[in-house]
Amino acid sequence: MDRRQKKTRAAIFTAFSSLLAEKSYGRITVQDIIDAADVGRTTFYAHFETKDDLLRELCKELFGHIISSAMDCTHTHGLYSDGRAPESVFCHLLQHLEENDNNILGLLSCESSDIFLRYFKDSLNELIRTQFVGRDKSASPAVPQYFLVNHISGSFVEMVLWWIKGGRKQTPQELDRYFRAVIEPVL
Amino acid sequence: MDRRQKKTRAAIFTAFSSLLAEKSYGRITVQDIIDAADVGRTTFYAHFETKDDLLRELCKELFGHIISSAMDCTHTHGLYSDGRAPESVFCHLLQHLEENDNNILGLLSCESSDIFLRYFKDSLNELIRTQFVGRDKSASPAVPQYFLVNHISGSFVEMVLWWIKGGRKQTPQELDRYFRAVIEPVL
DNA sequence: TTAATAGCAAACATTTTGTTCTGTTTTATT
DNA sequence: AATAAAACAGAACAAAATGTTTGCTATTAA
Repeated sequence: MDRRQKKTRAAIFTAFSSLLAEKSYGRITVQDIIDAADVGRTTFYAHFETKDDLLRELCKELFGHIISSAMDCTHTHGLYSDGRAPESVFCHLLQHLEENDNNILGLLSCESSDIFLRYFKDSLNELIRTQFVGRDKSASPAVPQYFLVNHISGSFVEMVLWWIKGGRKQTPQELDRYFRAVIEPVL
Repeated sequence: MDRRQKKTRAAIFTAFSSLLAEKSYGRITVQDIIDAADVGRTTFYAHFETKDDLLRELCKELFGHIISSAMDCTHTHGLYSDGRAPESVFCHLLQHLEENDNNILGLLSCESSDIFLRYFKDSLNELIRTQFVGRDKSASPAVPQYFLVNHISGSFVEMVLWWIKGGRKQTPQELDRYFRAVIEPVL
């Protein structure tokens, strides 16, 4: 890919993210985006079919990073802390969020956060499902495993949303403690 | 309010709900709505300021019903089954959903379900918070109560979404069992 | 260096929005 | 039953947004 293409693509992503901080997704027009990114109209449509397409691509990029990083984490530490490792994957994820490399927090706290939350949960769901296969087979026979997987990923994203909307008063470690307090008894 | 007003308002709601089953919220135009509802353009704008306004009003109406019904339920039964009452509020809510009086299930399973899910969670959150005040003060000192409230409402809506997307294979009673299995240990 | 590619700007047809107008139908009241 | 008030329909409208096309320039990779 051309250097310019990457640069333009990045410029559009950045402009789009900034706009999401001030307006809802629905109120952002393509004109807003190309003005903010300072690219031509033709260029925008050369990169993305529609505004929705741009949204999808942005999500792919952002959550792709954070989840694959968490994947690596589970390979070395396991899904949960095992006594040796000090923190769970969830703490890792929260810390990653707090660092906010790519303004994920901005997207999750904007007016249209729902959209991103779904993408986030989908990614997370896959992470948890793959890590769960073959684990804890005997535990919690009252609840099917596929229910549990959704419960965990669902609770997590809802917690993150709650955290952000509340102004991020808790540290990732604190949140991790809470989360494990409500999840581990079930496992 | 005029008889006609109610009728027209209902017609618009119905048309809007039907449209949501086939198109995403973003792709539905006001023209679509007034065609489907068979009302004039002027009439639509006399009832609702914008399409977003229509959405808000619809949510208010739908979730208002289901939550106030649940409120009554908690007055007689308590938030959870207490041994005498056979089912929790959550089961009551699920049964209410399954009956699907006002096509809430349709809205929660449509392409734009996120929007409705947020409204649903907000309503639910209030229900749980009001019922929680002064209860279980000694329980779970590891986790603040305001965290718990969000955890419960969040888990619930995520479960409902999972239930619907999976084709509603479980009965409300079954789901209620699962849900209590993952929530009650924490209380 | 040069051919290919990426970009810009302007113009465009089309769609959607929200408003305004005129005239008709329905409702509530007497 | 007559009447005034309201709610409605339909059409026409300006303004805004979308997505495409055209002609031209700048950059890159070879």
